[in-house]
Amino acid sequence: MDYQFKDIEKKWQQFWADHQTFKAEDKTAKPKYYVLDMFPYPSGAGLHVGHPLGYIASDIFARYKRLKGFNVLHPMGYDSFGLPAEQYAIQTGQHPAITTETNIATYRRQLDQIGFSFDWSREVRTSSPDYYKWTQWIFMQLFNSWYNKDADKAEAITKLVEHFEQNGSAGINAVCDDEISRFTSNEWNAKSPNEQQSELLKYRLTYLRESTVNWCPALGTVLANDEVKDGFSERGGFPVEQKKMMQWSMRITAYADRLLKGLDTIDWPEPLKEMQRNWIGKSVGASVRFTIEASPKSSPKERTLKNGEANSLSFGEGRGEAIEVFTTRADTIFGTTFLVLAPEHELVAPLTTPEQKGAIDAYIAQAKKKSELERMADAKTVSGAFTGSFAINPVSGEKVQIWIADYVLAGYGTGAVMAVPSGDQRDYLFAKHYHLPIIPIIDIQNIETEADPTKEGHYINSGFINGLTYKEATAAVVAKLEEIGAGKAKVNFRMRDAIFGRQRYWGEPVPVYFKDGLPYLIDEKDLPLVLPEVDKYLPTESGEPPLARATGWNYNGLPYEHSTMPGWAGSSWYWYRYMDAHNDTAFASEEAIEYWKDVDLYIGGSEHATGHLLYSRFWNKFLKDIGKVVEEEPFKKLINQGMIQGRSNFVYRLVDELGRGTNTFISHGLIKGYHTVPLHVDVNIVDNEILNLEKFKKFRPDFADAEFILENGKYVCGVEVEKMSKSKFNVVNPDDLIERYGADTLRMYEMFLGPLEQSKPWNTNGIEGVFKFLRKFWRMFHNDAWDFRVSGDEPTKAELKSLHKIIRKVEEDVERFSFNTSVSSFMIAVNELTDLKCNKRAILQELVIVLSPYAPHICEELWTLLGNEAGTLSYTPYPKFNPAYMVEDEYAYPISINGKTKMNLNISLSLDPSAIEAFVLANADVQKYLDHKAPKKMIVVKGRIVNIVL
RNA sequence: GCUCAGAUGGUGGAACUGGUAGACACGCAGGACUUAAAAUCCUGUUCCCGUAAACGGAGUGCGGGUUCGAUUCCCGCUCUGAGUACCA
Repeated sequence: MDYQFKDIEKKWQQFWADHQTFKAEDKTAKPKYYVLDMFPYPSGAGLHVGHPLGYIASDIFARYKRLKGFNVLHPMGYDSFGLPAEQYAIQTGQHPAITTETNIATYRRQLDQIGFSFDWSREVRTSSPDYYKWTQWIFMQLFNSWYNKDADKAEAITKLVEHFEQNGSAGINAVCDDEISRFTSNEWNAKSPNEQQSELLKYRLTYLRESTVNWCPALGTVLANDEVKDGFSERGGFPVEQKKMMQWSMRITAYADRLLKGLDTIDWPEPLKEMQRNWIGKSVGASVRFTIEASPKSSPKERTLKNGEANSLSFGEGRGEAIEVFTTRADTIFGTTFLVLAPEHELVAPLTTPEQKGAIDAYIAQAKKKSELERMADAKTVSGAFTGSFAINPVSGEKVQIWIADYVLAGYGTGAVMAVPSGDQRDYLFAKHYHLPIIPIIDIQNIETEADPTKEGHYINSGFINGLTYKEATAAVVAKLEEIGAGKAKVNFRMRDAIFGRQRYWGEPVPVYFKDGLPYLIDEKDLPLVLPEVDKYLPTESGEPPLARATGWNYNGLPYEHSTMPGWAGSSWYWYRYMDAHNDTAFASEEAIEYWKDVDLYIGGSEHATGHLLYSRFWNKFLKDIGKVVEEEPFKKLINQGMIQGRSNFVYRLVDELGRGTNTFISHGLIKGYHTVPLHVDVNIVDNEILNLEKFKKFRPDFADAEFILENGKYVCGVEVEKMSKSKFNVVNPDDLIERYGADTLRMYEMFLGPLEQSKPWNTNGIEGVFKFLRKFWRMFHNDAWDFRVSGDEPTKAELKSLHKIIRKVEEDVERFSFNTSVSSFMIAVNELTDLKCNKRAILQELVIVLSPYAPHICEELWTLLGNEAGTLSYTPYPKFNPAYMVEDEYAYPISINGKTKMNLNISLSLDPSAIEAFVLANADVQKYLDHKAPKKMIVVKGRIVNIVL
């Protein structure tokens, strides 16, 4: 039979499903290997050809590992809570669960036809109550925990309560809110339960607090920082504004240092680690308190610190008014010539003198009007206003002006900076613009035209640190600040606590009810707290989230939390559920976690760098702290597959004098000299940039009578690389390719396209080559009449060499995730063996095993035709490479003169360098090049090259 | 601006530790088979000089360097892509 890929693929997909071929064992003597893909959000559009790229790579790896004798866990599931299904529900009234169900069915059908070796018995869906029961359970554990800095781990809140009862707040070193109170054990015990609860909330790892959030009015919800791009929502592109709201937050900042340190222990792409490092944004410096000189007119109330300011000082207490700044260059403190506050800083109003009030109010009003985008675009223009007040430099005693300017961000550090114009370019420009003093503080500093942030040289104009070096000065200043109580060494993080509530319907309900305005967990036995039915998926008239619409939805008469969890909740632990997907007494059993431990290989896109991948590491560390999992890091090795971009084709429509489009289309090579407009044309009716004219006429009704100006009888289309999207007519659907070429061809072609990690535009042009390869491979097992025919003869040396070459090559390539090069090598092997007319079982049977991870269907079929027991190929041992077959006794040495290769000479590999040298020099052709001159030098590298230097 | 990644034929890409640059494929050109088409097979295909071949020259973004030898290592630059941004 000819290569009937449709029958073969259908047959084997059915076989694998029927026999649960890829079901992973939980108890086996084999070593475990966990290969994980980032599970998809099942969108209505289905898969395009870019989606399966990573899945194919991981599937090849998983299948390869099975051949190598590992017990492989290779699961798949759906991250099925999310905005699109809900938006669709708002528009149509269809329950998101139904939309989700339909989309999952589409995904499953598409995935199944690609022939993945997923263990579907472990499928998870984040929107299923059996699953989100455990997401809620983890939320409860976080609520019941606090972060003990002394132990550097999360501990039970009951332990904290015990401490309070016995010792009060003394001796507690926690990551907590800024405004905590100090109390003795007696004071604690005298507190009402409500007072105790509200105090504890300041310590819990998930907590409720009024905070400034990214509010997206169009979506009616808050968004996390990583869901906002340049002031617009990542999904939908709607404007986002800042708003104060009571919100659930996750105290991820408690783990900032561990998240940073852990990066050094995992095998992830360096750019990805770098992104996480930047996101965490650790800066080491000092916090410095500048006292305010003139007593302001109105006394500011007790200073409140910024959101997420986890461990700041509270110098203001009982010491008079002060402005606290954060600096990474405490050494430059003598160069401070003014202070700058963010316009939103709470001390701005009390500091503003009556004379300056007009200017300050005008500036604040103007700054408020600026959108995030304008403010960024405006980055180069200097603007600000003087408050009229002064502050005292704590080490120099110098009196400096206090200004406000929007180059200081309210959300970072303390929202105030000490301006050192000699060392900081922004301060420099500001000082120049407003004619403020600039004092050089380092002897080698050059501040003629710009600030010089050097750390070299010795200090001048700097009091007690004059003459010191950078290192000495920093230490001396920090020591002095601590001595006089005006500051201390401090580490600042850019990362904020993660907002954990969404005012949406289609997410996990938060397992919390309210009593006297305080949140309490529901009883664990009442989990899962199932999403209630609502009449509409919109906020209520009073602006409450959709869950407020649910009638009779309460906890023993007390109201539930109406926010739901954000999209990343369910994906922050899902890899553990696969280990034990049907457990209803734990998120996964201890034994399962002890056996599978962590993910050995995780493949997915780098777009999750600062979202999913960071939150997952955070939850994992927390689960480790409370003893529920065994590894500090969840994903040992991670590979980013590159993005598949779209490749759009264009036709060029001729435009008449009036600027109207005509019905004439000009081939790309001829458009110069004509007035044309480019139009996207469906890439599926273009083959190697040649437009199929008949299909084009049917593409759109108004093209039916299109006319063409052709080049060489063909219409050549233009090409551009863009995002793959329906509106650009550049979406290539895997279903169509599978229909034409089969899944094995698609799998191999996706790998053949280029290195996995590289982004590249999709181009179907080369797929024929892979298809031809598979047919050629099939033909090796058949005679001219398409009868299956293999010979039992002993293989020749050449045949064995080809085979063992590919055995070794695929091993090396798969281990370093270089799948594209193995596809080439398969082609070379099949070309060689075809040339040798090899149809020997001894060779072909091994070759089938080696190819099977890439093209599993055809290999299973041939394996069965070869007379092996059906369906067992997946667990057959990978052939053993035998170097003996690779041994050559001769090698064609390239002979180069001055590094330029001139010829090849066959020389026995047993000769040593001096013998080779003699042999080469004796050669007549070599002598011709030498032209009777003696070579200056000869380099002989055995088994590699001979170079003659003239 | 900063950080990271990258730049090789008409195209996708290969060359893993410095050792024959362009493997493998696409495309293109020519040919075989065929009434024809499809399928299949064969030959050629980096560029320049040259009638083809032989021979010769240039060549891995640009300019230098190290080396017997550089796509690979070092220095400087250009461009492309990604991330990030008044982060004090």
